[in-house]
Amino acid sequence: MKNTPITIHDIAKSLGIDSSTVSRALNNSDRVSLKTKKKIIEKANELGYQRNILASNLRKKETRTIGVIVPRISRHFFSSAISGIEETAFKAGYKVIICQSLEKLEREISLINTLRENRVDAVIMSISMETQNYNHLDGLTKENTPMLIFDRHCNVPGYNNVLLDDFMGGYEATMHLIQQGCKKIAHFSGPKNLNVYKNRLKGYKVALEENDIPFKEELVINSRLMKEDGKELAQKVLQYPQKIDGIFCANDAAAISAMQYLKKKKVKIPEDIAIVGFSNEPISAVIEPALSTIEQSGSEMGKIATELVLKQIKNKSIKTEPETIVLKPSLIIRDSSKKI
Amino acid sequence: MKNTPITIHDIAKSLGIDSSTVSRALNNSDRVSLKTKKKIIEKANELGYQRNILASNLRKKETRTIGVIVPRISRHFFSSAISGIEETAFKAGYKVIICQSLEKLEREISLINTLRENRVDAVIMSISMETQNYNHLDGLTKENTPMLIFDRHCNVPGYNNVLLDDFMGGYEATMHLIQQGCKKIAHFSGPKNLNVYKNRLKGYKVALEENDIPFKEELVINSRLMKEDGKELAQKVLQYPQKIDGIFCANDAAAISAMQYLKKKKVKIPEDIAIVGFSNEPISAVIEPALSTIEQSGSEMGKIATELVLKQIKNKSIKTEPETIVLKPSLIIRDSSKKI
DNA sequence: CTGTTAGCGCATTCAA
DNA sequence: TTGAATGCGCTAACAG
Repeated sequence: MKNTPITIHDIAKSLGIDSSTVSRALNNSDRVSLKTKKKIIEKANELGYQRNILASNLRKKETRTIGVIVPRISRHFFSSAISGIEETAFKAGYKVIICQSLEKLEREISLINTLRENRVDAVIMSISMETQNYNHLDGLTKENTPMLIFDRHCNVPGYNNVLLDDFMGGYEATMHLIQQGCKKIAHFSGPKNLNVYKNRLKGYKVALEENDIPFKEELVINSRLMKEDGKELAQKVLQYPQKIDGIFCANDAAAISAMQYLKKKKVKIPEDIAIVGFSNEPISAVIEPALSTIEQSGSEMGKIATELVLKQIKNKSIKTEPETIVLKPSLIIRDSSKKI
Repeated sequence: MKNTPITIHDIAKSLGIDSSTVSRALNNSDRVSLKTKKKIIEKANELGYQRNILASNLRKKETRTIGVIVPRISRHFFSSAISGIEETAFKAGYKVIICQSLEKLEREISLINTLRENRVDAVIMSISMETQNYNHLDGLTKENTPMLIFDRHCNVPGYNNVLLDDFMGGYEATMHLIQQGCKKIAHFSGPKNLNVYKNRLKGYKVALEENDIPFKEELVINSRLMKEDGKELAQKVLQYPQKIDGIFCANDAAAISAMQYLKKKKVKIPEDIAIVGFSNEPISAVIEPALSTIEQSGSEMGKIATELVLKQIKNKSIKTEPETIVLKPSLIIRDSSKKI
């Protein structure tokens, strides 16, 4: 707001009418005669008038803005989600403020408050890895601001969610490998206490059972600390083909560090190991053709999340039950190069 | 703004003082006694007060917001740039509104106006492919809003720019290939009339000359229409190794469509062709390990752009000459697998 | 159909 | 150090 911009009063004055009429005309109200409306719009264009939406928002108590917080914008899954959010919001006449928590709880808290200050009409977020409790979201709840958490699970009920179906994903991933002819399928999993990984593991087990493949504990590699787990994982792979002909990769942190380890040793994950992963993880480091799958999956999730949130904005008067939408995950697949 | 939020008046009333004192206290003015300040802040926390920044902005005529427009958020280079912009802006106490033009001029115009309505303090943008003239930016200029264009060139002087050094990039890319032992280096270029491609070609030529490698017209493949050019390109590659042992890829549109063509024919670009590309193009579709290079390059560009823009916001009173910053491009390299 | 009046929530000038 | 008064630019209720 550097050069004092034109206001509705300027237009009104130069036309010898009242500013409220100008306001009505510019908002295309039908309580202004077509003639004056036309006159006003012409003058507005002539003067290069640009509505001050801050004042308008203040007055109307709505911002038509959705706040979005993701851990990291540059992660392809999230940038695709943002893309989907922005498109859907734009169509509905909403703007989007994008923030990244960089996986820090402290930043997340600060961002939530910024969004509150900005009176966003709704918040869509994927929580940071550091986030364990949800006290910082209380304010939004009190203010009755629609909020939705996507991709990452939160253990507290009461929020809207858009999530991937982990069990189904694990099941289908494993089934795919089995159908490819894999017999010794390793499973890279995450911290044992997290439901995400529990459910993926369940899917893996059920698929094996259904195909009479015995489940072997040692083929499941749980990881939390990236570096060490990656090494273990890499070593198992190096024993191939005695051990492993397929990998269901449900934890990229480990997979990536495994890759780094292998890279140092100048070994690529052999091309005749089939790999399947989830589309919301940065698995592209391991599997090359993952990018478009991730993009599609993220974009879809963003779109659905936004649609849900827009619905809630509309129903703001009506108390609605929190909703959870579970999507069938797209899988990222690298089939074995040798037909097994 | 669903449940009527607390205002400074509520705080004032419940403390039996005036709202202006509350305002001063909350803005940490030294014109309030420490005692009342403390009292006010306590009460504010107690009531869960959240400043209405819309009103504040309206009053102060500044938004501490930077508007960003990119063609497509999900493109890795741009999401990385956004990431860099957001981080730098956040540190300086600025918010960021992100928009995508989806390469459409019409959307770009609409977005520019939305940003103007929102009274952003500055705009950082990368223009859409459809954008040929810059009339839609006039409003910003008139309003004296700092604006910066990054990555994509615009032919009109007068704007701030952050760009890659195309000549240097072309030169270094080609030099790298030559040092790898390549003798027949193809160059995938773009529309002949665009300076970007002219300069990259110049770099290519100079590098060849310096190494006494004759320049051959037929190794330069200009492309505009994606599909057909991709096919031509692919066919040249398929004639390898009679023809080509290295590619300086300066136009991904063509490269990607070439890849699609080759994929249909179940051919990968042979591993013993070395490829070099620019970090601001979606070359990751062609070269696998490009992601981190692109991320770094984008993030750096975003950071530098934002720093420049922040500087300009500060100097708003002082008329400054438009600035152009030219960065040395990072290259994306896939060396030949057979040592030539 | 148009004008008058009031106020959204805050920051700031002027007085006290 | 504090209070009173004003207005940022816009919209909406009410009156005519």
